[in-house]
Amino acid sequence: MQTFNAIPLFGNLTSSQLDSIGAHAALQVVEKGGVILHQGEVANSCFVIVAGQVKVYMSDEADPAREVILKTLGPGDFFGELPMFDQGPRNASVAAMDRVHLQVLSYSAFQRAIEKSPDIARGVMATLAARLRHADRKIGALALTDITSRVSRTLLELAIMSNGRRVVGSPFTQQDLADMVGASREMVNRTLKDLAGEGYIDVQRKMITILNDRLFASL
Amino acid sequence: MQTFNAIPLFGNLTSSQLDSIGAHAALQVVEKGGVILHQGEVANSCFVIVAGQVKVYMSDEADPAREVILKTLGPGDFFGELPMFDQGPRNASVAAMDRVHLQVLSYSAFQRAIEKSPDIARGVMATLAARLRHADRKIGALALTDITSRVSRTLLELAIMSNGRRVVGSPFTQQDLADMVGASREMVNRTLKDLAGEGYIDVQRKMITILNDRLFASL
DNA sequence: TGTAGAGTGTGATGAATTTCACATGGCATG
DNA sequence: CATGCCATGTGAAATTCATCACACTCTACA
Repeated sequence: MQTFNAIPLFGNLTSSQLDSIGAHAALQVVEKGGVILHQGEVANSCFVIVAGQVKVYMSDEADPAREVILKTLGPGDFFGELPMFDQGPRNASVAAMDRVHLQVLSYSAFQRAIEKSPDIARGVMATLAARLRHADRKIGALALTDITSRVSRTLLELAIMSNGRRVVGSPFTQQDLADMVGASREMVNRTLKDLAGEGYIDVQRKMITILNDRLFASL
Repeated sequence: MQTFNAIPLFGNLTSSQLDSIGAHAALQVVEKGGVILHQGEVANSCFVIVAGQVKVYMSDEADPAREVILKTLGPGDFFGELPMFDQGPRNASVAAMDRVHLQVLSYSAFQRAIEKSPDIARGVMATLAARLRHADRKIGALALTDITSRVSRTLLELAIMSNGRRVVGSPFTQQDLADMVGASREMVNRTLKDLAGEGYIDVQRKMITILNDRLFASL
């Protein structure tokens, strides 16, 4: 499965093209936990992540403590662009999961870049398409599969290589996992314990290691 | 809330532009229940709906009888385009909910149209953006809200005006509703009964009428 | 015109998951 | 080095929902 973080909006553009868009963009640093944009706002700019991780999430109107994480994004990724295309308000909120460095890009500059460069336009459409696929797969998983399967797939999505092992660690907590799979933290905890008991993963404090072949084989 | 069916891919294009794309496209008729395209296929064409309703759905690998309907689309709508942008296989299947008339459009022709016309490119991006919003809202609903809320919102989405009343009728069955909200048919049936008991809707055979103000007020 | 099938209505049962209520362990910060 | 706090672990009760097992009602069509 494709890791979502591996879908950069500008991934297939040359660095000079990138410069022509971002060169004059403002830089911004947001501390862990800081909210970068709010659901419902009217928007006129979007963001490129230089460093750090963010979560894109919606919260329950009734109980704002409850939230779903729609996706997490990292360096090279891009967010906040939807209102530029359809003039709607912001659909979700975005917050920093650790310290984040951002480039802020006005819609007008971005629009000009798209109109000037067919490559950029293609890249934008490819990113939107990939995100739509990802969202649809998530809907399918939520509606069709149980928590164990959702947790397993999410671990595979989030895992990065470290010392030759696939690991999911900081800044992702079990509560984050719960918000990603649409379940309670307690249930995620029990699921992780089960998966560990069957030898699929190894659970340490702030560090889950995937025992490669086994978890893959289970899906 | 915006009805998803009201997001035509070519909605903001002139009919002459439309002709320049679709003029040489093949026409196709699919009977109710017929599957138009299959999840997993490699693709080289997409479709514009001339008449009828289709459902875009994913099915459970384990039990193919279980399925989620990701969205339903009607006349003027457009589907099957994602593989053109990111070269992936088809993410979902599409089947006719009643007799459907389609225009078949090759990716090469569509690609040429996008590259020639900035208006078409803008329209495509706006559609992708709107669909991404819709998918994200669905994820939020699945993860955060109970069946009653999901059914209520889906009814409002599907409703069309008929004789001055908002109704949801053919070709949508209670099983379809269940597949849309990620619940069992029985549970949807009980939910509809509850909503009717509280005066929000009126349930008849093959026809649900929304008693406007009340259902809206409940959300 | 009768019969099969599709859509719908409903009770009983059990499984999956949430909620609540804690306990524990590390880590940062005074 | 004490003291919170945050992340994690875990049991028991409560709840929601799926599943199973039917009965019923239309409608198409043989």
